Amino acid sequence: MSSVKEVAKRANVSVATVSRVLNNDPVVKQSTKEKVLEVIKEMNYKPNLLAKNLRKQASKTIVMVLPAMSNPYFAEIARGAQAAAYDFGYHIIIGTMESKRWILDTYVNLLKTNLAEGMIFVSSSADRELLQTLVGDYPIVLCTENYPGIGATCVSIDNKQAGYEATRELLRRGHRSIAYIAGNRQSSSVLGRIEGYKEALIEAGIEYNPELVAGSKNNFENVTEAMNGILGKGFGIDGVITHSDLQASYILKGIKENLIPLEASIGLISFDGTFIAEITNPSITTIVQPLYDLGYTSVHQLVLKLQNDLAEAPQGVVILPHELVIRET
Amino acid sequence: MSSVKEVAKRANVSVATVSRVLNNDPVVKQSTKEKVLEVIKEMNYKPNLLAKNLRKQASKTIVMVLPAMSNPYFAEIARGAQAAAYDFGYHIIIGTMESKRWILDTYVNLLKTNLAEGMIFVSSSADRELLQTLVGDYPIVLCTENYPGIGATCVSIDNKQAGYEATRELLRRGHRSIAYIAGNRQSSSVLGRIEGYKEALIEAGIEYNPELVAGSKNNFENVTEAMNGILGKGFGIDGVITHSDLQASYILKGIKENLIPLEASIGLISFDGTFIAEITNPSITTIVQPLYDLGYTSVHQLVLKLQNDLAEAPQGVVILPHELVIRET
DNA sequence: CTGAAAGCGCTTACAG
DNA sequence: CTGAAAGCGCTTACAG
Repeated sequence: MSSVKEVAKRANVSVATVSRVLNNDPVVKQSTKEKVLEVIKEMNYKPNLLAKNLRKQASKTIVMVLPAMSNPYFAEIARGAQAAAYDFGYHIIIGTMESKRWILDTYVNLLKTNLAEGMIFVSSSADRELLQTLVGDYPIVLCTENYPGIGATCVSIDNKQAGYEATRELLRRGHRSIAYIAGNRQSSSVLGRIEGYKEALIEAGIEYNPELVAGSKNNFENVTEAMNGILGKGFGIDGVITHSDLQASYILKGIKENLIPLEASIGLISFDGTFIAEITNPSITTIVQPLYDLGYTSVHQLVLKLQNDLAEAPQGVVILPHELVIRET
Repeated sequence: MSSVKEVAKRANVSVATVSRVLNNDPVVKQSTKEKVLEVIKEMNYKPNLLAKNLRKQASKTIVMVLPAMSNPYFAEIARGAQAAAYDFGYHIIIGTMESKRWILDTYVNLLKTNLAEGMIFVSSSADRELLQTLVGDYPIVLCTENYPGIGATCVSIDNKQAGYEATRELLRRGHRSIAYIAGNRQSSSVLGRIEGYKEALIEAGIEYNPELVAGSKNNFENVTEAMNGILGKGFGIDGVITHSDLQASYILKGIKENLIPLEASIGLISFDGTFIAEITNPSITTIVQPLYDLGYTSVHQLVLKLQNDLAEAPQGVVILPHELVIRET
């Protein structure tokens, strides 16, 4: 491996000049610049970023933590984030937690050891306590899941409005007894969507019944039990809203395999709008989230924080538009 | 941020001693060690890895490049790779190409600028020319897709055997005219599987007909056209093998929407064994690849290269077992 | 068992 | 417009 030193020697200039050429400093004479660039090319020189990063005290690297990659929902957010990182000149490390807390610590350590400059937590990948210890010291952005009052920027859809629209659609079709398969109960997105669900019901003159709402992990681990738990109460369910496409796909699967006593013709609306809602049979009516944009915008917000003072960085919630897409359920 | 210097001062030792404690050098006296550790804790000191990396000329970082993350196939490989990176003490940067060549160059540059020590290419994320320029200079591992004779380790299943088994299964059921929806034509996995397909046919006394084989992108972009291209030739297709679960799911979708003139009861076997083959209706018979292990083993092989001399590092192909899982198609 | 010193490969005030 | 020199925060022979 060649170094600035060798390039300098070969080009008959100082290392300072080589560095200036490398960094496009307009102060260097055109002819000098050309000579140096020629040598750089000739030696196939690439700067050692390990050195550059130390000297500049910046890694130009950010981290995004996701609960898992198996759900296409997260994959699409990650895709947007990668595009943004590239556009803004940052490296991005995308990590998945796989439900293991120590993995999260690993990624947080990238921040503490100067390997990364900022961090994005997607969905409920971080808990409130962790965030609280981080927000003051490092640039943090939350993606899809807000922790109000914590002082971090959050990028998400308007969950309350989305929950309202999903419920309204089922009501419009004449469904009256609508079950709600939620995700993790405490999360702001779940809370927001249920609020919208409630509002639509009340608007339609239907009493909100908390017994029709059941939690389930965000993935598909116990959807069938959650659904059957509600059905067992005998409320004559004729519509279902789920927190994710994946959950909805497992409800359809459960119905097909006679594990869930419902008709395939049930009114079913899910959240997310991944390709999963397209490939099931029947295909699923879904609230499409702008997943790619959510990832992209999260990175953009983080970069803004990185480039401004932490103090005057943008805060609050950035809301992106969602859309109800009607398919076969 | 505190530094070794400040820790040293506060603990009344030299920076060398602090560094030794940090690196668990057994040579330091127990009492000294304890004192230093106490100060470290007290100051909440974390070493600056930017400095450590430069000094040690090693980033402890590897890169894995995938064609895309939207296919759960790749997500699962990435999951295994992350687990392995953690187990072996490396950071891993997982990048997706999204069909854009310049993204690939970005990741390769991590290698050239010392930010990463080795690289894993999954599927056909790199072409032969690029690999040839890299293999001599950097530790490289290929995952799922081999480039024979290039001198890199490859981790994959036995594609020929898998293609053979898939075909045998359809033949066993009495299907005689089996279409093959392949991926990118040149790739070693496609070639291997088709070889197995051929072999099974010949064994059953059926002539291999290249007209029954059609290419399609690895994802679902033009599955319907590929399938209809074959059907249009009038060979009375009664069985289909696809290169991926995703392709198979789009064939089912095409059948359902009357875009593909086939019965849903067609014999259909795909490759991969992602959850997609489970959530479709009907669920898909599939050759399950050990995706998590493929990712895990690829990282393991790379780490072996990193720890040994490049010269005496393991080479050749590491074969992992696959399994035919029979579902509804 | 410990410390002083050199050095990893860059960048950047400072001086000219 | 260019160069000499300091320094980013570590690690590691070397000497004692």
